[in-house]
Amino acid sequence: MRLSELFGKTQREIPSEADTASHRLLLRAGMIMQVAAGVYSYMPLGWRVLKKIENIIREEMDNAGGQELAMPVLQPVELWQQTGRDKAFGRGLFTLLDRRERTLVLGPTHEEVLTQMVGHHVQSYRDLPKLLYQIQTKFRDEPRPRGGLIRVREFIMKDLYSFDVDEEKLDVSYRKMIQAYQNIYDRCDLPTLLVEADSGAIGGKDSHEFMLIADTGEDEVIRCDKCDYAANADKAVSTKRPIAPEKPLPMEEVATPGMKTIEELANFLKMSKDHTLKAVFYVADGQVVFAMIRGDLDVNEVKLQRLLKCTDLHLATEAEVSAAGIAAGYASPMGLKNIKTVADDSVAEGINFVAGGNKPDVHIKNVNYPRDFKADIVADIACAREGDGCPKCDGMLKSTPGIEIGHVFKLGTFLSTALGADFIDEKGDSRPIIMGCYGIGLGRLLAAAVEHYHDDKGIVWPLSIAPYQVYLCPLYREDANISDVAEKLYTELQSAGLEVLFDDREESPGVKFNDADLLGIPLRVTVSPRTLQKDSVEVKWRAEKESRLVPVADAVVRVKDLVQRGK
RNA sequence: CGGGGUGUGGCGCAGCCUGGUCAGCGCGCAUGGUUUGGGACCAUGAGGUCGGAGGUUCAAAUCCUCUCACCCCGACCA
Repeated sequence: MRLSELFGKTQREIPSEADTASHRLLLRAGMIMQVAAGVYSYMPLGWRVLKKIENIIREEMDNAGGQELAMPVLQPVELWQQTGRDKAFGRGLFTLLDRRERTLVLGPTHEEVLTQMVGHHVQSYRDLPKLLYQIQTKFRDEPRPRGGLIRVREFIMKDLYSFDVDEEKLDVSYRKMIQAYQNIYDRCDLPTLLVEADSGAIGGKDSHEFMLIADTGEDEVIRCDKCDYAANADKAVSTKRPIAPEKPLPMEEVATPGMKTIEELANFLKMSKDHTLKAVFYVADGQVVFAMIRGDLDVNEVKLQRLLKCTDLHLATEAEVSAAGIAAGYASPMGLKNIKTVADDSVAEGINFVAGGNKPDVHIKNVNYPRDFKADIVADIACAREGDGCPKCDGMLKSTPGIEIGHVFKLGTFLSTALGADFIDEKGDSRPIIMGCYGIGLGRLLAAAVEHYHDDKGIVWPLSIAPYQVYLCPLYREDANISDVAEKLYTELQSAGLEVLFDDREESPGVKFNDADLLGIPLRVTVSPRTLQKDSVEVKWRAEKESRLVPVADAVVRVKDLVQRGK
């Protein structure tokens, strides 16, 4: 491709709405353009990268035994009502009315459509397993799109679904996919961390995410500094700091005027926060829930939601709290009626807590579980934090931001049951098909690659996904000799099967070099009077500082060799 | 949805508080010339009616009301 003919120019000025590196650089390089909040066009260069990523993914899915198919974006809402996931997605679901006033959904994912299809076409255990996938556009009305291509409302995603006869076979499919994903990231030169993840309201046994560690990541990864334990903060468990054993003392009222927060309370009573009892009120699907946790810990809402199996969970408003007859700031687990109570296990294990007195300005000392109160559920509902103990070894947990660039789930039979996707097993019994699903957002992967591979000059594409492999850069093209050599090289490099971006513009060296750096094409070949004096061209990797001179006569062979070896 | 911010030629911005030759600057773009190994220089030129609607006023980019869009923080986000 001749740069003079390429659609899309580089920009010097930084678009003001972009704050992450990938967003900024992709805009400046003329690879993407925003159309609406969380909606982007890909321009030719960006689209080439996306196609390369797509091809890598397709090859790995095919290698793993996946069969590609295509499903519609437009889906009847009834299908979603059948599985109840119209509610689970809530307002995140893009819907529209057709001319007959029937509601249609712009597919945010395709389990429903595919499960229905598989239900129609799979009858016997002999028809299983199946790994089916598509690479297609999804729509999710995110509350807040952000970070350029990182979180968008319309995006291209590879989604594969596995259909198996039992849990063991699901494990096989699951492992196969994890391996395929690892191959994909390897080929894209992206180091990823496989972390345990929450599988959300859908349930299912296991779920893992592939994380790219990056400062701009919006997810939090908790990992052990000694062993390989790693989990999304939503899911992470930790060993909570134990409390020194004491004798349980009798309860005692204390006046605590105006002390409403844990911080104030602990300071006022001159005790550490781990001897206070934090009470947090939530509303779960309309029901007020009383959550208790040791004062030094925080409630992990994802864990709580999972535990309560509710689709909506939010902090109770003041109105909701007082409507339930509770004194905010002085709430007590004692004497609560008709309110579901959940206690973190730290509460059951702790001792002599200070808890609310259930009336203003009063707390109660030496509250002990289960002597003085009971909870409906005792479970781990705490946020794991940096500095906590590893649940698997004696190491310490660290926290780091990451970008989720792949997510795999064991779904189980939730959807196949709802949609009647059954098969007949060896004994002639009808059973629901066991499902898994596996997603990668292509645009997010592209953006993540830029987040990982860039410097202050621009993008540094890994060779495997670069829009072009070679940037052919003649300086002083008006010199006939230069342009002859460059034109010849352009033709020959292409004939040799290389992807060449030919900077045939009449621009100054500075402009050309800066654009080359911004666009991030891996190998730059410069032709100038200086190099031709030595019958050579200059060859330089974008990622390296040093360049080398290569005789013009050998240039094509040498460049091809470099590209093939990737070095 | 709560909080904050921004909308002025393709891009980045100034002007707004203190209405009145304020529609201006830089980049980019076009033409000509001189240059050119890390975003050159000179000259000339095209291009905006100031997000939209309504209002106040003799007069509105500037003040008021409403509205839309976009960005950031949070909530949210299989």
